[in-house]
Amino acid sequence: MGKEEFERNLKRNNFTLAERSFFARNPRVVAKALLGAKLLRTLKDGTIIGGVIVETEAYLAKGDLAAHSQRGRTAATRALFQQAGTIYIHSMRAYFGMDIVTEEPEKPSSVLIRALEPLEGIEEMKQLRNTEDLYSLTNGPGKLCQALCIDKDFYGVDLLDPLVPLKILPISSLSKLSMASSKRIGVNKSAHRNLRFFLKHNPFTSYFNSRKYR
DNA sequence: ACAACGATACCCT
DNA sequence: GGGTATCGTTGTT
Repeated sequence: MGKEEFERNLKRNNFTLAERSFFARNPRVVAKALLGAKLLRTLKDGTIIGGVIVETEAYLAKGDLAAHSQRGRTAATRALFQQAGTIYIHSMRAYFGMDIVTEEPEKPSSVLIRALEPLEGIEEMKQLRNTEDLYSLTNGPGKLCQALCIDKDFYGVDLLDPLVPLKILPISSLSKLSMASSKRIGVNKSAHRNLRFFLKHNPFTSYFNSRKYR
């Protein structure tokens, strides 16, 4: 789907952009509902890049020691306390990670987008990632932010603001058979919880070749 | 000033 | 498929 088709579809309303109520639910529910949805980024020149979400993680408002909101409201975490659909960016040393805030304001839960299956603007993403390998374009939270030019500029912005060049197009339903869950990756606190959700057998998920996270 | 933190690239087998 | 060097920000002291 190129830019023209995208704009045409938008006008015809051939697909529905995510609305706030989609995100204003429990992060577990949202994390599962996001599997199969499209995450699309419009670059400055109008090019649309992105892909299908194939892996997410839920971070809970309460009792989740791995959640950044556990530190309370600070300059870095304030976005987590905003309304559902707010983008929360955190830095992981050289890379960024992107969460979408869930539930109601002041209840700091979120869903981390961990991996995409590349779909639109693959050549552009290869350049942005400086690799020719399709399978390592967006199979990790830092990689997908790099591939989609998502950085601190998106911190605290509302994903549902039509002016924001980042959109999510949810799908109506997805076979539960294709979903799987596991422990979250790289999480040591509250590590026992199965809060990672992904599409089974999808080679664009992170750690696809690792037995550990099946 | 310092400790704590995870993801990635790269190279090895 | 595993080990390791490398990267920056945050919050606390």
